[in-house]
Amino acid sequence: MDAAQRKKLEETTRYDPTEVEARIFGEWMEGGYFHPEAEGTPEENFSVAIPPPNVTGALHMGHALNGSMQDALVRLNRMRGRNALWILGTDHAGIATQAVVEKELKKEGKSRHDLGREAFVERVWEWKAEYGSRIVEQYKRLGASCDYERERFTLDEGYVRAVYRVFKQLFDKGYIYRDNYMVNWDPGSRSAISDLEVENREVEDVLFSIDYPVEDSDRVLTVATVRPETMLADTAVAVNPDDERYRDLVGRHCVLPLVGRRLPIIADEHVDPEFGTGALKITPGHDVNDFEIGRKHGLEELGVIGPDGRMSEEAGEYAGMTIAEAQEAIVAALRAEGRIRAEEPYTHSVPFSHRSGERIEPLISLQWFCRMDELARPAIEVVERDEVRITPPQWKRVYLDWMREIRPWCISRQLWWGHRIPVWYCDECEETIVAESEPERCGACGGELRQEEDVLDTWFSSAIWPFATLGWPDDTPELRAFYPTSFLTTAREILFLWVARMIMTGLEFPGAIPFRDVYVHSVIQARDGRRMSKSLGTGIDPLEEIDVHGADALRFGLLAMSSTQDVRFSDAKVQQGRDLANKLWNASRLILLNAADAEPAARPTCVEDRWILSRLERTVASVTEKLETYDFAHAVQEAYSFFWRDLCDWYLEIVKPRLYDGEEEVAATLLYALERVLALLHPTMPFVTEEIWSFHPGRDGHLAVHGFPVADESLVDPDAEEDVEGGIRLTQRLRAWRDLAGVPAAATLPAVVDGVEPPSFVSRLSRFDFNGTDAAPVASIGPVRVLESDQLDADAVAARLEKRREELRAEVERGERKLSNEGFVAKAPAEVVEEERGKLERYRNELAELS
RNA sequence: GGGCGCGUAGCUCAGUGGGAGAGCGCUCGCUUCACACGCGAGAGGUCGCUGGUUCGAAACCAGCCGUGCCCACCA
Repeated sequence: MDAAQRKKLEETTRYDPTEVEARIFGEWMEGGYFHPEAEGTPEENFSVAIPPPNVTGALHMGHALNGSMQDALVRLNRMRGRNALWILGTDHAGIATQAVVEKELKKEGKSRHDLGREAFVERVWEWKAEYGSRIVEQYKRLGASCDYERERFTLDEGYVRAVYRVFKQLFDKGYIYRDNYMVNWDPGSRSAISDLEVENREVEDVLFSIDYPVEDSDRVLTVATVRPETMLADTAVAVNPDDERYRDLVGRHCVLPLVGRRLPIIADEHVDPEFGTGALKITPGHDVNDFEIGRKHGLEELGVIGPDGRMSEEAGEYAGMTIAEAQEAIVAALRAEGRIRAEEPYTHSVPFSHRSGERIEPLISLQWFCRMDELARPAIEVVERDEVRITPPQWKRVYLDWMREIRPWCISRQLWWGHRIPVWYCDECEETIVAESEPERCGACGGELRQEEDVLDTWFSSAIWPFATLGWPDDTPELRAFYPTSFLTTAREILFLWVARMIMTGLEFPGAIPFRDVYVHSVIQARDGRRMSKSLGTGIDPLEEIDVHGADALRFGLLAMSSTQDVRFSDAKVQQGRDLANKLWNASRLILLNAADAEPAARPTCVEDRWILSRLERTVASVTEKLETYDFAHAVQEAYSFFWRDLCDWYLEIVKPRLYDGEEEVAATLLYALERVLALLHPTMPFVTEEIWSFHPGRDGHLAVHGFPVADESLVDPDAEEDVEGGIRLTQRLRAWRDLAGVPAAATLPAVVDGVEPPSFVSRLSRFDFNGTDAAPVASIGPVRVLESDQLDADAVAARLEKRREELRAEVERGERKLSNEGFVAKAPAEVVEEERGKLERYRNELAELS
């Protein structure tokens, strides 16, 4: 340590993360520590793929939590000397990014159609070049040790090649097909979306009962619907085949009011006779159930709602109206004809687009689908056999349940930004060509080709993230060294959307699981228990937390509050992290400024040295084990408690005199302990530990690549622990006694020891002079007899004594009650009974002494 | 409709069969030469309710009440 460093340590009494973090991060980058060589095997190495954030995204609390966990494990393994790769990159996020740029255009009074596809896509690339690295920079603020040199993007050249290879192979296997089918149509983005991008919300609608007259009869069938506007596209009325009321009507026809179309009356089990009147209007073009019933019965599929979410030309006089307007107009017309039998409020769940927030219109359209059953089968098996381990275990079942019921995936999107589907059509001979790169001309007739307009679902490309980022389909060194990756942390909301699909594509393409462990972390909610969300305004900005408290504080706080169940964001935990960083800094100042000349080594010379070393090694073992099993909350809290309580509150206070005296052994031991504590905490609090390490005499490079401590069992010493912890308890009792007896804080009280001599620190830390006078004892605390002196207030002492007697009587009573229970003595394990007996005897003795 | 959680100190949460814990907050006392983002000492809980299993239950079982999330095509 040079003079400038010493001066800085002496003068800086408060740790300031802001200056430190930027500087330290630069040093790590300069050291190239985050960019491992692609050498060795995946078993020897350690690799993690970041859940790729959207290019449009800003770091939110979920990223910060996930990042804190991933970074902890990546850093731990890097310190262990493994090639540790944390793959970083961003997702092109089709709908979100297109929406951002469209919004920009709108401000200029333009739409994407004014620009045309090519110019628009060009414009999005420009946007990406300008703003796309924002989230990457924000990950750096967090201290994430990603490989920034290997940054990938789901639309970069090599990645597109991988996507096209996957598409082609799935097509060739017959999994990918094109079909006119009912999809979730999102009028907001004017695109189909997948089932997983739909969220159901409770909505209050009106349930209308409408009379449909039966042809050649004076009877009516009353159908119930919340969407009367879709009646224009009705092509049947269905009843349950077992419903006696309508059995005679099956095979006859109704007449659709307003329209006059003849609707066959059909029988289908799907109809619930209990609901409404038991008659169901069938609209195969605009309802998922009706669509299936329609296909089963070969019904005509009509559409009256267009892709813009308004009534289409087919709706005749209602064309162009919004759904709400059409509903109003149609209900009015029906009412005029006396067809409305009833209207009642009705609460039910309705699909909404997770992307645009708009109500989903089920529409029939020509889309690309991927059959999932064959892909799912091996992905189910690897999880069943725990080749991919899902933690906590209840999510394994959730995964399996979903996978066993998996349905075809609608993979086409009517967008411009994304992977344009690699299919070309020949207008001349109607040939369809699927290829990994654009063919020149039609292979059959030599005609001009036209590429499919649709792009792929964004998740189609994220599904291959773990291997596409490593260079697949080429056989790259990265792929050989780092695939399969070691583990994945994820929020449960993308377990199906992303995790399941990675497992399926991993097995199908590189032919191996993409990761061995999946850890499903909890969700951090807003302070009031609501979801953190931008639209609710409940988000808490991690960057603000970093600005105010430092990245280490946020990381510690998030890990400490994380758990297997959802938790509310806790400012107190972040503050605890900030306080810990400050405490680390100050305890280190004490040690470094007084011990800097020593050589770090465990050199115990007395029982308290053996005690702290024993505690240290136990903590190393325990914290390591907890990190390895993803128990981050307990890992950080245990490290905190050891450092603060054992090391600072007790050991440093105990050894101060020796340290100030310049004793070499204690200096060496302290440097040894400090080194191990810094290394132990580095994966979770990288900045402050790295900063302190730069002052440590044992430093031989950055802490980021320093060895991670391995617990030294030979230093574990239960006897020393018992002795010192006994001394600590005695100290606490003596202090409490003083406090309650009203003794001034600074006063030293005369006392003598009667019995086993306590560890030598007890006297100093409790401010009792054990070489007492010959005055009379006024109280007993363990082996300590407090002697009469001017500083004692007799009444307070008497009161204190009485209080202790009360406590003891209660204890004795409790013990006697327990031991007089025959069942307890007969059936409880012998050591439990023995322990009770021992306690009872001790309490009785102490009570006898005080009486 | 099915599934999974949760209900413990004023607040946020640990604790899965042998005497109720942490952080924050609160009270009292400390300008003790690392740190007031600190030090010391305290107060504060019939562990949602009711039954059951057990010598012993916050923990295990059943029911109830409250609360959250996921999945699901009943208009």
